[in-house]
Amino acid sequence: MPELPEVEVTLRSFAERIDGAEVLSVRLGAPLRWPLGRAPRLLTGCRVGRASRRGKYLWLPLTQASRPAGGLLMHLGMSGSLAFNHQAGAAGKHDHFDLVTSRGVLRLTDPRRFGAVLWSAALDAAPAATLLARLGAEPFDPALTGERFHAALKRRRSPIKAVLLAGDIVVGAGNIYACEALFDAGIDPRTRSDRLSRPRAERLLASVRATLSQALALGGSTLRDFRDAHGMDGSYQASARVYGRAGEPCGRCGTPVRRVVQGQRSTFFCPGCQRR
DNA sequence: AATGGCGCCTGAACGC
DNA sequence: TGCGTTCAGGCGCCAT
Repeated sequence: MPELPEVEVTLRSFAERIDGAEVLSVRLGAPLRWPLGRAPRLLTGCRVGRASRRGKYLWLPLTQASRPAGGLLMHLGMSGSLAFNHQAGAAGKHDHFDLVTSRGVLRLTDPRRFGAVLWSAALDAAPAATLLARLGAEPFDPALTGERFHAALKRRRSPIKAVLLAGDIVVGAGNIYACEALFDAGIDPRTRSDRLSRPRAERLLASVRATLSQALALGGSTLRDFRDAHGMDGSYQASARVYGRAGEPCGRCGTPVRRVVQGQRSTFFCPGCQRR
């Protein structure tokens, strides 16, 4: 489910309300991608700080008696979502983690269980640091210039779509937004990364940014069940130009949208508008 | 160092 | 209705 906009929408929907809450208890359901790595009882009595996002990971810092007490690194995987409510009803079969606090219950629901919640002593200590180390630049980081983006693309021979998805140059664009950004930039997803000219690389970076901001403004995409922590749907999916539209005429040129498979993932593009 | 493929897991949609 | 197949928003890990 969640690409950067969905994760950011989720973050914004609960960060302020949970800030300063006291952890009362933790409930674990079925195992997620990794074990929590900390006895749940050691989290009770901790205070939650200001949540943040890095790539598609969320970080929930904790303090114990005003001293840093590590934090929780969370990932929503393919099908995860977070809800923050005053009362969390009885846990369903896909509710795998409850952080019960003085301000409400933060609940991770994830049918496929590719998501994760793990404790780390700090954001810059293992295991959090190890996972975050491989991430590329934040898409809106001004330090990511067109020049740097182009230079990084030059070092890769894989198709540009795969390079965007890998997230080690720029994070945040998953399967939907990588397809949409490439459409916006007029670039064929099969183009070798190192073959993109500087102007086209700059255009692509602008398109990644525009696509992610538009999705953010629309509350993300709700394909199956994405909701923010208030239970709100996103609406971006209705404005997708190519994703999930194989066979439909392109809204710009009328050519039927094509679906190809790259790295075991579906790629959607318009053969008329997108060039190698 | 970069690359492509695998596997983790469940549920929905589809074809027969 | 039942059954098998395919597909799904991610990503760490492995061998090459």
